Amino acid sequence: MKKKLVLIDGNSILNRTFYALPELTNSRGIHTNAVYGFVNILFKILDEESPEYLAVAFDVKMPTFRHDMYEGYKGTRKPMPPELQEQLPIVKELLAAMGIQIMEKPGYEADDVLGTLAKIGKTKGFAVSLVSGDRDMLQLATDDTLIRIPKTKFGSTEIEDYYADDVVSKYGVTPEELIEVKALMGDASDNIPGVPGIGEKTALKIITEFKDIENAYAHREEIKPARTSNLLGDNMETARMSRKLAAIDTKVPLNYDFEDFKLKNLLTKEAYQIFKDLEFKRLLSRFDFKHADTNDIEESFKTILSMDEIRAVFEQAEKQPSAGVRAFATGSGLYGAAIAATEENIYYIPVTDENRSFLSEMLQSLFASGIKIATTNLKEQLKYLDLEYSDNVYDLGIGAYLMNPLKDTYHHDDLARDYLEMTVPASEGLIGKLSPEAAAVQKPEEFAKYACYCAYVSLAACKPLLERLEESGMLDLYLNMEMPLLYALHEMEKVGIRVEKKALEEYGHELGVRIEGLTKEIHTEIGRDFNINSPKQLGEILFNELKLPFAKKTKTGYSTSADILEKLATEFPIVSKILEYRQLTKLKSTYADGLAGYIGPDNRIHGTFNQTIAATGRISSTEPNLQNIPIRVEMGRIIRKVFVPEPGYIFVDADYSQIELRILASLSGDENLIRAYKEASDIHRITAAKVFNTPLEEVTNTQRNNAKAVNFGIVYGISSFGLSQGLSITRKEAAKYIEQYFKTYPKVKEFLDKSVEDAKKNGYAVTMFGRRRPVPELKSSNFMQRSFGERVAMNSPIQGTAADIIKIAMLNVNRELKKQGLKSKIVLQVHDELLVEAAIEEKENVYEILNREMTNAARMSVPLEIGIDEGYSWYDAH
DNA sequence: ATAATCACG
DNA sequence: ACGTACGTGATTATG
Repeated sequence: MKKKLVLIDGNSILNRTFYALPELTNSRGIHTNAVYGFVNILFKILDEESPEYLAVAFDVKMPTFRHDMYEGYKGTRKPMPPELQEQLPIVKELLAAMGIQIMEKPGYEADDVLGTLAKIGKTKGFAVSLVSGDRDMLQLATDDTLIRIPKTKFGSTEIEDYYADDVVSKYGVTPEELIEVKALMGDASDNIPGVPGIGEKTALKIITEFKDIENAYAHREEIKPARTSNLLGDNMETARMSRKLAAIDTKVPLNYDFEDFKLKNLLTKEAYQIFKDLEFKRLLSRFDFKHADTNDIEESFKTILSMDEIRAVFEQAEKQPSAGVRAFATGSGLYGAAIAATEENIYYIPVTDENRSFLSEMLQSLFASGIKIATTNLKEQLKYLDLEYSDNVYDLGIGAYLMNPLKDTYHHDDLARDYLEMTVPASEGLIGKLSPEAAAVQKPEEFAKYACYCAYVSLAACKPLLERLEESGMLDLYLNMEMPLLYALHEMEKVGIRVEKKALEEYGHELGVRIEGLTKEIHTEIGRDFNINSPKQLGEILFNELKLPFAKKTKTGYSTSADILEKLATEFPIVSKILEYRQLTKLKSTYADGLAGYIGPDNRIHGTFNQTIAATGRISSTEPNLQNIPIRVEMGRIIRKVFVPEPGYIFVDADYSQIELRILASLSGDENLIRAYKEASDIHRITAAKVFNTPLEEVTNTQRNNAKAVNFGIVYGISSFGLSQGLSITRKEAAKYIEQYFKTYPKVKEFLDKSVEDAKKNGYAVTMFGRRRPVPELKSSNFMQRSFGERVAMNSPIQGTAADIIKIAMLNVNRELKKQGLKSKIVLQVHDELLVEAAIEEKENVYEILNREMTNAARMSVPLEIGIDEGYSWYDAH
């Protein structure tokens, strides 16, 4: 059996995967797609061939990308984009870490080095395979030298294999003859001219018949048609030169010791570190030494059953000396509990009907005992564990969110990866997509393991996470804002909001009748039935059949979005009907029918408030989303009439007045904007007066609206294009408005510029309270992405600070409600609004508390003002 | 699963 | 020259 030698063409594989895979970056903004593709191919080959020897060749000099020469660059080979260039050293570093030999020979391209080595390897008795993305390599195929060409499509990698025979059957010529073919057809990407006018088809025909170009030249009279014959006759010198260029040099002077190609342990700690840095989550599981770790961990998992044992475990947990942190974890219901008393003693307790209440009592007393508890999904667990807020309890998911709010999930495996440099089985791998409830029954062992891993990770990751929060200056935010808020959100979810089910159903019915009418009218007018909900069908009809103007295309067809249809609505009544249809179906499906499904037996909707979703620090709302209930148009707004307080209660609703602009004034320190807020009640009007240089009393509604749009634009991270879109004016006019605005409020511009600059420097934007939001887009070489990053850098401190402030307000309002022993409760938070279900007799207290706590939530150089109202429905209270 | 659309701040 | 406003979530159609 011959020893296997695999030789890889580094540059060509990186090139292929770079263009084949979608853009991919790690959280630091480093592009990683080509590395990822390379590593996948490398592993695939290692898995398939298990070679003993392997080496990777790179070109020493590649054309470099320079902005100033980009346009004028005349070469036919594409310059390497910086997103790829930055990945090159990473791959080399990774290979070095894996102990894989890198070959670079100045003056020679990688394929020459590979060709030479393949030849030498063959004489030394190796079974050689050459891996490249470049089909030119096929000329090196022999009976026992395999050419492997990976194809990356849709994430999976297929490899095409060629021995000499395979080349013949695919192309009809031998590998050597491929050189002759290329001499004739040329190759633009390699700057090989070939014979002008002869392409692949003709070249293959000629070489199949005459074997090589010299022989073809000698018999050129036999070549038909005459045109081709003449082409060859006239360009033989170019063909000869092309042949030289096309042939891979297999005589490069090299003196590598093949023993250096011998593979050792690839999965080293160093390689692991690089993988982790690149955030190649899936690939980390390959590392054996980490598996060994998990085996060790699993040895400390024990299942206990009897009450006595349970009692003993809790006693052990409570008595641990200063080590401090215990952890417990369950799924989203008390189906099983895992407790890590120490890293070596992790207990799983299956929950039965007999021990359920006993167990929750033990857990509650453990939480209340004052020892430190680390866990995840605490808000979920509060649903079945009655816990008061305690500053000894840490939810690690919340902390990890603060460290990087851009992640999708903060599960135990994510925490292990990010704070323990460890790969542990994810819940999907253990219990699949089963709910915890189902898993506890159907896969009890896996569920136990899952729970134990959660407990282990919580215990082990707590300290490193707290340290990282401390280093980042976010510990205070974590301990005193986010952790207490978790309880506040849980309480809101638990309280829920009352909904008049009957009235909601009637509303839905009413909508249904009107939708039916509109559907008929629209279908009659068009002359046939079609699905008005299908943007595809609708677009076809409007812009292809009716030939309406303003057609704008999206990826898949015509855009039928409201802003386009609105331009047509006055001129074409059918469009206006379609818009109305859209509005009503939206209201019916999402709100009338949608909300009805969430009303519980207590006539209340208990939505979920998510604390770890929004990049800026805002809270989000799901199942249902109670933060996007219609208000802007009356037909939708009336849905708020079905949101009502309990008898004996009334809604008191308070919302901040232009909180984001006030934050902008305060953070920027712009005297004019600050003064404007101190003096005037109508900030948009005063801004209009200043920007348009008009006396305050003479400001027109249009001017005020324009100024308002500019104010909005500033908060969103202004751009003249965006503003022009929002105001339907030209970009030039928009730019003028912005310029005037910045002249009026010069420090606002300074502030926005500094926000971008700081975010570029630090890699993240930061709020008044130290909350961070990474902005990796700022590093992108893509204009669009980078611009996006700049807008994000301007917006995040503003939106994020507003989020911080209302969070503080919520905590303080809750604290006061509790302190005064009131029954009134916050039921909703809508970014700048708090809705309180107030006992009627407590109304005055609630007003006072909301007023005081909301306006005093932060020290600012402009006052925080609120609007406050009351009513027996949300409609009336806001 | 993804794109388009539209509801809110 | 590039081609967008910032942050969310639910529904529907469609590949």
